[in-house]
Amino acid sequence: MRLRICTWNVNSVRLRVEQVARFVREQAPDVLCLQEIKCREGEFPVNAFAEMGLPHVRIAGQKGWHGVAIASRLPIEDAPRLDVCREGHARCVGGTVAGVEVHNFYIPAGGDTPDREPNPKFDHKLDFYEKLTAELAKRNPKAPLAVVGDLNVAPGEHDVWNHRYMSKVVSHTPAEVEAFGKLVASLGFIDLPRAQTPEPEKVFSWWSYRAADFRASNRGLRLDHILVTPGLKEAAFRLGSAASRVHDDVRAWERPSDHAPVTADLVL
Amino acid sequence: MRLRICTWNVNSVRLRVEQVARFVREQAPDVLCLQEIKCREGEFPVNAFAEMGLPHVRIAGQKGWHGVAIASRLPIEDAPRLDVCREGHARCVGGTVAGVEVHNFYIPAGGDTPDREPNPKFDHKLDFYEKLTAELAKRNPKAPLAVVGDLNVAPGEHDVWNHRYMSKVVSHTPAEVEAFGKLVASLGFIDLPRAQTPEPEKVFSWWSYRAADFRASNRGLRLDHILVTPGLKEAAFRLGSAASRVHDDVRAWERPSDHAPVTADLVL
DNA sequence: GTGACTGTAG
DNA sequence: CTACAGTCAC
Repeated sequence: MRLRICTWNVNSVRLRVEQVARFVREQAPDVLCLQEIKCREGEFPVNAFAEMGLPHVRIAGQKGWHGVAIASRLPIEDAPRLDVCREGHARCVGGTVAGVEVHNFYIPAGGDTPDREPNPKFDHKLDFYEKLTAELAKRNPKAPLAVVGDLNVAPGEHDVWNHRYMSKVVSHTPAEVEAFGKLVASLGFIDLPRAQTPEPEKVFSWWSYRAADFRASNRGLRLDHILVTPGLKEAAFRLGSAASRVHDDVRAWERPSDHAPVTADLVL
Repeated sequence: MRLRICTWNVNSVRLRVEQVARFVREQAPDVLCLQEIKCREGEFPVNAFAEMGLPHVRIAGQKGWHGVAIASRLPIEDAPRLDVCREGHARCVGGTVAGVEVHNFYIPAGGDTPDREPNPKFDHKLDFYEKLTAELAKRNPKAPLAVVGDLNVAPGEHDVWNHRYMSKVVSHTPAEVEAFGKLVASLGFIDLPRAQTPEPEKVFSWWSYRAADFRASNRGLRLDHILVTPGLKEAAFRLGSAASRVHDDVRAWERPSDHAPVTADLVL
């Protein structure tokens, strides 16, 4: 059985239901993890998702900002909470689908200044990474578990359009890359989109709205991730190589999110 | 030669270009008078209007609020200015098309309280009517002249959904109805949409956004007008009766303005 | 309800 | 550039 997991920062789910429906029609994800839904639980368009074939939904919402959700073709069972946000934001939702524990995160962007002291947002971001890494380290690497979402870090030098320039910009600074590395090391996570497309090929999942033509300048970052435990390695590579990709065509649709969806297939 | 004059409060011309293009395709107005364009002159989508077949444009705009424009199939010559707004708002634009002087107004709505003393907006509205009436009285009734626009008064008891109720509400109070009457009397104006559809039949051109189904409740007002001088009487009635109507189907389109377009045909 | 303003955030 | 909040006007 194929389980297609998708992560997508939709940047307002209510403003983007049409695009989500089209993506679901074209790519048929089984588990769709959304970030920046920007609404309360009760404002989430559950009916539209049911019509898309994703009737099972877990939502962590709040007014106006942040907010994450998992919409699934199959029933969603409980999963241990991994909520490590010290500000109490709606940045994490988890569930178990077909025996796979899925944790969906919207990690803080971190503001402009890459320095914990003067910038509490950057401090919050690194604190989030530290707490999450500590929580994950308690878990069993052989258990089937996925950490997905907008992790707001581009970890590798080929995950950014310009490594030297971006090393001074929040999302790719050494402190963040290190924090991301420790998270990956906690359970020996496998980075599926990167396994599919090895370096030095560039892979991006986000392009700023500010560029007139995002394909022309292609100043992208890989901020959206699907990480799985060694317990899912076989399932992820059963077809020989990993089956994972960024759907960058979606970024070119009408009124797009600034993030593209990222998918990975597991064969269970 | 037929000259189809249209008045339409579009409630943001930039947000409504698609609807305007569709209306122009379907109804082919020769002179399109817009109110509440809500943009500066330089922000008006002149290219889109040229593509609609309305390449000649006169615009009086300002940032964010009010703003009026005339877009025409035929060239627009100058017309004497009739700008009587004491607040300096962009509420009037005039021009001469095919020998007909057209003056396009967005008269102030007038606030909530129908009393000049405590409500300066209501005072401004009546002041606008008084100054405009005085200016028009200087002109020759036999000259071909049209006063069109969102005049923000429903003059007749069959121009409102409930005469008794609306008599206490700004847009249909005795003071406004009287001001409108004096304007009409200044040059003996002919009210073309009303000439086409005599009382007691109700005619509305505006329905609040607040009603869920504007057709069901039908709490409309006739705020948008096409008034012509006796000098255009023959041209207006050359086909036997006046050819004028409210395009209320447009109010039911997707993302509509709260006003419907009103047209009148002259045969010159 | 809808749109445009300012301000904040990404 | 885009989307939220809160404010104002219609």
